[in-house]
Amino acid sequence: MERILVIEDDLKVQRALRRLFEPEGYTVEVAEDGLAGMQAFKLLPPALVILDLNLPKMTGRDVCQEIKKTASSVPIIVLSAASDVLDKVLLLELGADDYVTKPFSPRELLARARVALRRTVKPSAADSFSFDEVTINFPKMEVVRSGAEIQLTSQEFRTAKFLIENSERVISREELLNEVWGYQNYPTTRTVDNHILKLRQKLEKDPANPVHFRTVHGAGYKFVP
Amino acid sequence: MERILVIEDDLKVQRALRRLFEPEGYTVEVAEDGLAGMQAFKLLPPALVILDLNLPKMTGRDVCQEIKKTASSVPIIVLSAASDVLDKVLLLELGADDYVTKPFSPRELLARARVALRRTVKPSAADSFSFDEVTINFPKMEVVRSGAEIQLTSQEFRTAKFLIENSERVISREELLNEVWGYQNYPTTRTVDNHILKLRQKLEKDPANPVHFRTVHGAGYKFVP
DNA sequence: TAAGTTTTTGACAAATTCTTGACATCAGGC
DNA sequence: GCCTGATGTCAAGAATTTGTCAAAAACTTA
Repeated sequence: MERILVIEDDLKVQRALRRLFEPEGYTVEVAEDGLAGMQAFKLLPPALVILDLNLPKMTGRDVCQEIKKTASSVPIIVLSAASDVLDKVLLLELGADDYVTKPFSPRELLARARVALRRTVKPSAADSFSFDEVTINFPKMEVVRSGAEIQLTSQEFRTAKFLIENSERVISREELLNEVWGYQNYPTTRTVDNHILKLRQKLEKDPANPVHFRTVHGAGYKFVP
Repeated sequence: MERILVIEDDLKVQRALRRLFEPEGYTVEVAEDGLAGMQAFKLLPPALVILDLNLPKMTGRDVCQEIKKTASSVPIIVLSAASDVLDKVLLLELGADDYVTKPFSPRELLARARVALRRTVKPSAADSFSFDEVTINFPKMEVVRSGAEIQLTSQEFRTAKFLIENSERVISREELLNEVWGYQNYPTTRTVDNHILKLRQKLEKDPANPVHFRTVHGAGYKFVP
């Protein structure tokens, strides 16, 4: 079960967040001030941090910075009383992932939390991933199929990794280009097709009838374990 | 659908921004220079402006100031080359809401755009939706009916999604064409009928007597859960 | 620089989906 | 109840999307 750490001293808001997230299946932990928040975070990093800006003992800004130093991948959503432009820019620079001003709409916060959680990837749980006779080791960037090593190029590897990290979800070519290729060189969407083709040839039992790297006609591709 | 106005003369960046925002459901309009940008803005103010600082005909700084004079509520994100000497505070005083230096990470820009658009919050959507024996999973683009998977084409899927997101409300064929099909390709209203037909055949218990995908004679269709 | 590798592009065929128009049927106004 | 326009339904053709290959371009490495 995914844990959410709420760093917030206002009791009312604490309760509201509990009521919002617990029915959705999240475990909510609450810290009353910045110091306690950092301690709780270090003890066992949660999947998401919801952070109030005005805190006793340690300001939200410091907590944000500190957390991003420790484990940069954990997303942070900042709560603040007033929309202050300078704060917004600073916070995003400090590493906050999103920003919500109080009073917030519960549905909006929930939606933002989902987005933030979806962005974080979970290969931290396992260094490698297997399907059929194929085993992919992410840190080693190695792929073994039926005992023999298979060579993937770096782009193929990144493509496979992103699809696997987002298993089951339909990914458009555009999203793949954004996430795997990045901004500087922006090729055609056909490039994606070709990489999928290569992945199928190298990893699927029957490349002509792919089971794992599936096409969703008119939408994109999705990986099914 | 929310519209984003991009004022930017670099073709590469234009394409990148298009591919970044369009999959997220935004409509992207591009203006090549400052003057054209201001004209486009006045014609129909968008939900967000992404503004390059170095522009032909009218500098980004002037555009920024001008826009804020016209409609101060529309957020502006400024793009600037890394080499530019940039006084953040000055820029923010001119009315910009946020700034990003090139080359930017797509993810970061998207996150900042979301923050900027916060004021016009879209209703948050759940991952899945059920009625009768039918369950629709949106990110997976999967439909299961009585335990068996049902294949929807991408257009059918988008149509169903839009109707469900607007449950109970009567949607005209024109609105469906605008929202689901988009501006560029504009088929006959009969096309909508055909897609509704397919949805009924695939999702209704008795397609001849639809309970959920209802016709509102003379007005359009509406989804009833 | 040159050889080798990887990435990107474009062409074409194949697969799938979308659109259209014809005709049947239905709802609502008179 | 009849008439008119709106909707249901079907299937053929149009259009789009994807698979696949090979060559060009870009990048690496020696």
